[in-house]
Amino acid sequence: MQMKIYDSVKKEKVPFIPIKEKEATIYVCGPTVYDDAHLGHARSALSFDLLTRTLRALGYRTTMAKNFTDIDDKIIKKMSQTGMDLRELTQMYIDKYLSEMDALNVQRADIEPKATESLDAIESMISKLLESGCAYKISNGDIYFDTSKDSSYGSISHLNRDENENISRVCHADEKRDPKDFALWKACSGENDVCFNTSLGEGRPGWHIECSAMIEKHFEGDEKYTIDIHGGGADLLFPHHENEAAQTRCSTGHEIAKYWMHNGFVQIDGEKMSKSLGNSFFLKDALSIYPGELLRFYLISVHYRNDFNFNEVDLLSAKKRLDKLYRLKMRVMPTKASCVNKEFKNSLLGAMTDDLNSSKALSVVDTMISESNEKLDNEPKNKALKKEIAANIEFVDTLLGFGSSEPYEWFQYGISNEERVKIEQLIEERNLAKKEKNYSKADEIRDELSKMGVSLMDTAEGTKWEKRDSI
RNA sequence: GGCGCUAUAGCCAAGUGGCUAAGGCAGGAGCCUGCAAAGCUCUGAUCCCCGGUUCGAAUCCGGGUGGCGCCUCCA
Repeated sequence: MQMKIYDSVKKEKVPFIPIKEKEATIYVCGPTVYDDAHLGHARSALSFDLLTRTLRALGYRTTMAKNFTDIDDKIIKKMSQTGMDLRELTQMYIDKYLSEMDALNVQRADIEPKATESLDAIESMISKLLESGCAYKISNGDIYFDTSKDSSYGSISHLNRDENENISRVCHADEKRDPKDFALWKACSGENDVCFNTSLGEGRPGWHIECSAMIEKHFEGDEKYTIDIHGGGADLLFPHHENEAAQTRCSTGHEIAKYWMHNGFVQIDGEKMSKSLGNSFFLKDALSIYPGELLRFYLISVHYRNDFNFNEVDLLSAKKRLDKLYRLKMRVMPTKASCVNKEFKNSLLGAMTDDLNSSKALSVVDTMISESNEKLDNEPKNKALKKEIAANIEFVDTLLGFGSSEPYEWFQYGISNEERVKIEQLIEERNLAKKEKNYSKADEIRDELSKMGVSLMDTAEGTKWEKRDSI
């Protein structure tokens, strides 16, 4: 099956043909670790998690790198606010980020480089740029990239480099030769700065250089490209990725990436979520209310390139949709999986190989669920059928990353042991009443349970209960 | 000011030149059930507006209108 991706630089859907046959190399811009991760970080991580899962399912030996920017103005500001030192602060947010991504079932990147651990590569790339005259040092020791030396500058974002100048909101540093030039290295600016001693002088790297340097450090590529796919949020296209591309081009003579992928934004009630607007929805807060698996399912229900408008109404309807998978899983439960149904596998993979059409993939899952339920209605004791359904659900988990929970835990999320005992006691009482055909008593008990937020289902295998959604 | 994305049923959301426009949620009807729930079946839109290209367009082109984004740190 041919993987197709939308290349956001070419602006079209193209077949994915990797640099090396059967191998795929991906680099995604990760977070700057000065604060908690928000839903936007989750969306990005999920988008590229789907990418690696799909490529692996297709048999590509896939290497995924995602960096942590662990030195930056905002981090330094946070250090002075909290009194924490650099490592303490950044490691805390890295750990939080990773555990929150775990909760979303995002697979860990194979390589997780940090800027502060890549100074060697950064230093050598900046040195090369200085030697070739693509970079210059100003009087205070800052080193800037000279965008005029890169004739291809602008090819990533398609922005005309001169037209916007008058309107640009960028504040121009006095000694910059061109407003578009950007800092590669920031010279030490005083006691409160965090500085590293290198051949470039005391200072710290600019934001853009770390990605280019780390990619060169960890990947080989060929004479034309270093990696196959470079990804990140749509806001990174300019200037971040434009600058990365320029740095790599000028220091190595080849392009940084063969394909570019950018995920859309998460909005809250139709507005961009951003720190300056104060409407950030932190992942930790979402995870304190909703299961990570539900957030994952909800967030991948919209194609990764579209904007995502986060709201609780839609989240609840996503919950109901995911519930159906778990009810099916419950029906086939003690059964061990056999082989995934070939047609189902191909449909699901077909959706995902079409530029990660996860919306379509979810509809394929829905169809599988209702067809399976229908078959089980007709042949409740067909073991081979149950095994195949179990295998199908396992494949959903492999490719899309949900459906691996134990169904009872899923439906009884957030219920304490005490509540559980009480609920099960009441159910027993009700079953007794039912046996005696004392239906008014049975219904009374059911009402009581309903008030506790518990729904009952009488099935051939006994009475099952679920916690009703209260979100 | 420049560049770009987007507009599909009550809601969410695929589709991007051609059989009856996926799927989900909500709603309605039925089967099942002691009654329910769950599950199953049936049930809804001609695709923002105008013009054009075409045998044929939601799908391409032009012009409107609305929403969003990038051009400053941002996933």
